[in-house]
Amino acid sequence: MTLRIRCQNCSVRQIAPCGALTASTAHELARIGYRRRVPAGQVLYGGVRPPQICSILVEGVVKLVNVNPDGSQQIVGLQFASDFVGRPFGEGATLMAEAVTVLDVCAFSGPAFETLMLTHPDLERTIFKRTLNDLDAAREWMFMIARKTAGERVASLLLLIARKLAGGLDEHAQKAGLLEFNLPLSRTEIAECLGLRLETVSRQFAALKAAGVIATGRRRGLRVCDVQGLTVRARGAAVD
Amino acid sequence: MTLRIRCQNCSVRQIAPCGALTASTAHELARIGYRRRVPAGQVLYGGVRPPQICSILVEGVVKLVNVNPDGSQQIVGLQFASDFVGRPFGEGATLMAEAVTVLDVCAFSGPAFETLMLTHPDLERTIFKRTLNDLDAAREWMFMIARKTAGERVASLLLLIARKLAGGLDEHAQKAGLLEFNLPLSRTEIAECLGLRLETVSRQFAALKAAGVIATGRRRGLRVCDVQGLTVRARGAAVD
DNA sequence: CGATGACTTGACTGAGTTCAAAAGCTGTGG
DNA sequence: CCACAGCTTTTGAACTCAGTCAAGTCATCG
Repeated sequence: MTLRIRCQNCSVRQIAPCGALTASTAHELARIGYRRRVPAGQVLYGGVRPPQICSILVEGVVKLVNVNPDGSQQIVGLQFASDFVGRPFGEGATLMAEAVTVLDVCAFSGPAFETLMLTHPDLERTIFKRTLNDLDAAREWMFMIARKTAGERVASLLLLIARKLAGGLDEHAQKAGLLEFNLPLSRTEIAECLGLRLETVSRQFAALKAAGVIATGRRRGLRVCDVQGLTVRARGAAVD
Repeated sequence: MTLRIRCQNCSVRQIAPCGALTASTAHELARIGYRRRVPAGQVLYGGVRPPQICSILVEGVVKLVNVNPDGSQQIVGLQFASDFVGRPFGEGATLMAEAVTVLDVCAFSGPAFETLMLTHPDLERTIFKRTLNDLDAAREWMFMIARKTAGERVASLLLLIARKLAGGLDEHAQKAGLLEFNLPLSRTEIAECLGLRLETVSRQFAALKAAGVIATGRRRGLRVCDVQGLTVRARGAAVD
């Protein structure tokens, strides 16, 4: 189930937090964690589970969810391969992190991770910077939800997922057909991301298909046929 | 214009970041900054101004704004007395921080502040924790914008501002009439916070007044007459 | 006093929700 | 292989909340 962390041939080492550490810190970090496979739907942290867990995502997608008293959910963030998933010092945290797909993670106990940060400033600095970027991303996202139309929101989310899953939208990736991938999220989850209803999301997908911007396939398969078109639709309204 | 920082009788020392520092770090910090008065409307950081500034807010309200190519704005965060305002390591930051009211701040040059964090881990840790809290707050806010009705949003924002300005909603504060204060934000700014139009905000104010929950006065004066009622309206829909 | 800007109010419109039903998938078991 | 159950997704029609446009009122200040 759990294995020792072996960094030598890790697929995300260069871009994950570990890549920014000194060799000795990286070694210490590898010593206190384990490589695990996590089934889809499992809660990584939050909810009623007190012992906090910090993870570095090697493969898969995680959603950060705000669950309400009335049962409705709001997805307030998505994490992809190489992202750090956790809430250090998270006594009063109200969020929940849940695996959307099967995951590969390097998992660390929260307290152990926090202790290591105390003695290894480069680790703390790295996670700190990631947190600042997450904060920027959250605010960017917030703006999107507040001000864009349903169509713009769906296009924006597809673009974001495509960028993360297909490794950037450069010319080569496009030509190599990398813009064909399986959507990790259900319609309901997409709606929960965007502050919409699933019917609305479905209608927007239909519109994008009708416009020839995307095509859908089996098992949530998605092909972005017209990146330019999707980008324009994500940006929204009148951009002269 | 600028004065040396004198912490002895600082009104926010206990709750501001400085209160969590060792005496020596606090002293170092005081040495590299200046106490300033900032007029309403001035931009603290962001926009075209390259030399980043970090501040600790002693008095006043700051808004974090996302400005769009098309000119529309979205307020993605508010900062109050004792909050830290700044974006360390903020090369690509797209945000702007602007004084909503007249401010009293302790201001530090970004680079100097970053350097001090390198040599004083307690400072870095403190700001790190604040950032984590800001991230939680941003996500909470995001949820609010995504899922609540106009009425619920306005009530939520009023409650948030009342809590910050009137120092918590405890029984004593209520009885002492502390729930009477001047709204720092214009209708337009409130709308920009909530992803609404100013007309909608105005109508919601009218509804709250009609229900006897709030009363408005001169110069953006606001009295919360029924905290309970406001709380219920902020929570939203059917909570059995 | 009139002028400027902030706020309020009204009538109409439309994007997105809601409710309802139908159509597609996926997997199981005969 | 088909039939079925349990899903997710699509589509339709009616409704509603907030946006839009347009006056009108209220403050503040020279």
